[in-house]
Amino acid sequence: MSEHDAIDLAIMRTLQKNGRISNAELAQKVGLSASACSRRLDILEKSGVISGYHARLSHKALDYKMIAIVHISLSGQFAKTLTEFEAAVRLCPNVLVCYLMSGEYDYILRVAAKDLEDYERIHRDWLSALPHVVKINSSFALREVIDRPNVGL
Amino acid sequence: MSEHDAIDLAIMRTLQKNGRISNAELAQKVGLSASACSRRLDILEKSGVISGYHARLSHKALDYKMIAIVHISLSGQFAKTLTEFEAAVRLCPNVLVCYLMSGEYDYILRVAAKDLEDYERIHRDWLSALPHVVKINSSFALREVIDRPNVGL
DNA sequence: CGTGAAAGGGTTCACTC
DNA sequence: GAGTGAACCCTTTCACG
Repeated sequence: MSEHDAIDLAIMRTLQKNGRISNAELAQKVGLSASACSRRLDILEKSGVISGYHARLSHKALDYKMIAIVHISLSGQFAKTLTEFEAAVRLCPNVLVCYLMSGEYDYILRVAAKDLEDYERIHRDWLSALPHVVKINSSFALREVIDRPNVGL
Repeated sequence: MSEHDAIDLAIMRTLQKNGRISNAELAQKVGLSASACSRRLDILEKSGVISGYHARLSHKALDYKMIAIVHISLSGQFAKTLTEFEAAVRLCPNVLVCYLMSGEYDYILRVAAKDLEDYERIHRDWLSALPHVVKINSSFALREVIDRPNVGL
């Protein structure tokens, strides 16, 4: 929609790392006065480039120790089939990510679970119960190497 | 590490949705005085349950319109092989997520690219150049159905 | 875009229960 | 644990350079 100069990028980069920094400190970091910085930030937020701010919770601290990657195939790719599947998958709180994919599988999901027993419950009560599913394939993360909220600028 | 009561959960839930809310407003939402709320938040942050705050940037607004899911296999699973691969993959700014996996493939990556041409460049200059890689399999997201930063509380 | 100023809130103490 | 009050700091907005 618009062009971003070095200062806009610096604002985004800083807020990516620390979303709760005060405007005064942000202004100082990017070399702007507080009022100028506040104006730019307002533009970035209202134009949708910055779409929100979120606390990141530690999955481990909340006892979500397992991450599963789930590949799912549906019985056909009719619009109604996809819409019904997606409406249902949105209701499962353990599904962190869901993409409609090109290629062999139709959907790929990232699912958080507390432990294997918890995952079995999620698989049974949620994933297997999703409409139009014909194939589910789960694999498990042994270690998280990278998990960035955004692309590096 | 510790137990969280209903108020702690309300604080986390609120901050997940709006990471830049003021302490005063947060206190009002969860039914606490400002000072009590600030003290609880301090504990949640210092104990690592809340591990940070991040601005969420719109991939689309920044012209990152493609998301690829990349499965990668290495030549063996020796510790040194994994360490070298992981050190290299961390340097690529387009890699949003990287997990070491159980199962057929060794790693699964989520990669952001501006367009197909950009993805070809990333594939050539970064992914193919990663050490010990013997197999790369890319597929592309047609649509983002869910992308939550955290598990639903 | 920067400055400065003013008004209105927010944060952080020590203190109290 | 929680609430109160006061001092201090931050944010936002304005007119002006």
